[in-house]
This record gives sequence, structure tokens and C-alpha cells, in this order.
Amino acid sequence: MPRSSREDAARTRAAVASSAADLASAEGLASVSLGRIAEQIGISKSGVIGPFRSKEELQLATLRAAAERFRAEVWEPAADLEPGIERLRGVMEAWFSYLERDVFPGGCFLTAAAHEFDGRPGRVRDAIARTWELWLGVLEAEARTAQEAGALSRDRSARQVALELNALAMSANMAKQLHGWPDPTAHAREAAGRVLG
Amino acid sequence: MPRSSREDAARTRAAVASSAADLASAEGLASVSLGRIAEQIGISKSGVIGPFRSKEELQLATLRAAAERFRAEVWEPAADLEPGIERLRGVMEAWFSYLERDVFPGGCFLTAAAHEFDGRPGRVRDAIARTWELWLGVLEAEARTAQEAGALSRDRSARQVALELNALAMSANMAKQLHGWPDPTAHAREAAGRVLG
DNA sequence: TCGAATAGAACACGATCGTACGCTATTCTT
DNA sequence: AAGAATAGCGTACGATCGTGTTCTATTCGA
Repeated sequence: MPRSSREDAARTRAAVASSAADLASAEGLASVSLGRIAEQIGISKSGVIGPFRSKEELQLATLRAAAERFRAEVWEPAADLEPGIERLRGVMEAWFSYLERDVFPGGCFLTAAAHEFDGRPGRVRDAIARTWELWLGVLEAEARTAQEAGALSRDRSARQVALELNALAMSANMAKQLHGWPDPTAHAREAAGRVLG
Repeated sequence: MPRSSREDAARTRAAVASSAADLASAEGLASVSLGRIAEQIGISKSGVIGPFRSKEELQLATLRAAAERFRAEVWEPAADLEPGIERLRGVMEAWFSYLERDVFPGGCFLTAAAHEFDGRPGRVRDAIARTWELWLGVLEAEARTAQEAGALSRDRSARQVALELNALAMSANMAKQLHGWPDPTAHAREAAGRVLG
């Protein structure tokens, strides 16, 4: 017995995108069918595709929902720390924690989506690439701040620091999702510690 | 005008698996349909699935074909070098070259397959995980040899060296396939140089 | 040289896909 | 209080999926 059809619509949109992100992290964004989402949240296929105009729009909304979840889980916990090395360490800790806690049931959505769509031209691929560039830019800016404060060695460029940290997170994600190692972030934490001094 | 039906069968098997690996590197192993492979090499769907018993068998054969291509492109060029640091550097150079030359049209097949199947239980996923473990073991053994010869620092374990190098290769693959950067291996080469001294 | 075996084509099948259309029930506007 | 707008359901559509069966042409062993 809904109180407002408009609020319901927004709720449905969010539920569909969030559910799609969960499914996609495990099975791939392109493999998530409307019927599966419908079954997952208990509405009809029409109810799934209705709030979006096409499946591509739904995929873009799914990506936005996943990126927001990533931001809330990885950036938000460290946002209040002092910019520079301290916040960079906080982000990495939140990032590893995010991977360990399986915020997405099938591992990092953005990593999976990047590898899935890197060979498929289109708006979804472009949006994924933009999201990654954005995140690398955040890491790079933080590293630069740390270097300017003298808290981080300049033997690597800020960009290089961002790319190395990103590589380590992807490696930890793989260690957990593919290999199922008991302490999947151990090696990445060790290496990140070396990068960040 | 074939000379032997048996030889033809083997040729068809190899052509199907190789073509499937190419397609899969760009679009994903699960997304490659029998019809697409058939169209690609100009035979019927029956001719595609015939040499294998099911699509899962075809996927396993595709993985084996891709792993062999990886071995030929990355291990083989360095195999004759002296075991230890020299061969490890040779492997990394061949690995980066393999990524730069787009040996698979959609980027490293094994990386894409790992991320695609890490959330799907089954024989294909297990085979992918085994292939990666095998490769990590190769890198680790080489690193250990290098350490025992005193040519590689012991501040990282051999396993840690293998995992860090692997993370860098995955990062370079992403830089090329998703971001399309002009020199996608630059940062990974820099970091690998630091790891290997 | 002739029957057995096999590679591959042709076709049919049930299932599932994304999308479109019509309908019902509820809410919002006036 | 009544008409407009909309959320979501039910259904149907054409396309494509993996698989199974049947059949033909070719090559094999004896």
C-alpha cells in the first residue's frame, strides 16, 4: 500500500539499480537480464525496464549506483582525515576493507565491469573508463598533496603512486574472488606500505 | 580437398578454439556463442560444437588454447635465458611486449576470463584459477632462484615478488584495453624495475 | 573394393533474451 | 469530486541462444 507513486518510482529505480549491481558483480553486467532482476526483487520485467528507457540506460544507472557505493565505502570513511599521506593511508585501508567485506557479492563491481567492457565500444564502456579516470585522479591528487607536504617520497610521480596502488587493489580483489585466499589483501597491504613509506 | 578426415578434425578443433579465444578476449568467454564462432570461421554451428561435447568442453579447450598462446608468447622467448633474475627480467619484457602487441585482440584473455568467471562456480572457473596458480608458481620459482643466487633482494618473499609483478601486468593490460593510453606499460615497467632492482 | 566410421551440414526444439503494447489501479492536480 | 498522469502487471513479438537429430559426403580399415 504505497504512500506515493513518485516515491515508489524512485525507490524502484534504486532497488533495480542496486540489485543489478549485486548481480553484475558476480555474473557480469552484460549477463544480468531483466528477468533475473525482476525475479530477484519480486516485480515483473516491465517494472524493471520501466523506470529506464532501455537496457543500456539501466546499465548506466547500475554503474552510477555501484560507483556511489564504492565512494561511500572507500572514500567516505577517509574523507575527514587530513588531506595527504594520512588520508591516502585511510583510503587504502578502507579500500582493502571494502574488498575483504565483500561489499559486492562477486567482488569489486568496477573492476569486473572494466574488464568486461574494455573491448566493447559504447556509452557504458566510456562511462566505466571515466569512473576509473576519476578515481585515479583522486588518488593522484592525494599523493601530490602528500608529496608537497614532504610526507611522501618523490621517487615516484604522484600519478605513478596512484597507478601502483590501483594495481595492488585489483590484485587483492583477484586474490579473494578467484583464488579465495584466506588473507587476500596481505600482499597488497605489504606492497602498499612500501609505496607509502 | 582435405587429405584426411582425422587431420581435418584436429585442424577444426584448433581453429575453433583459437577463434573462440580471440572473440572471448574482446567480448568475454561466456558471451561467445556457437553461432558467432561458426560465422567467424565459415562453418556451421554443428561443425563448431561437434569436436567438443558441450559448450563447457569448448570453453575448457578455449582456455587451454589461450594458455598455450600465453606460454608461447611470454614464457618461450625467455625460456633459454639463465634461470633467476635474468630470466625473470626476460619474462617481464616478453609479458609487456605481449600486452603491447595485442596478441589477443581484446587484451589478455586470461585476465578477462579470470574476472569474468571468478563469481561462477564450475569447471571453467577452476581451470582458470589453476592456470593462474601455475603461472604465479613459475614467477615465484624464478624469483626464488634469483634470491638464492643473491641477485634479488630478500626484502620481499619470492611469492610477494610474483604477486607484485602479476599485479603490474594486470594494470598495464587495463591501461591499454580500457584507457587506451599511448604507452600503457610505462608505469608497470617502472614499478617492475623497482621490484627487480 | 566394399562396409564402417566420421566430419560436418541442415534443420528443429525449447528456452531466454530485450522490447513494445495494452490494461489496471492508484495518486496527483484542479 | 473528477479527469490526467503514472507505476507496474500481463502478454506477445521476433531474435538468438545451446543442444539434439538426421542426413550426406568423404575417408578409413580389411
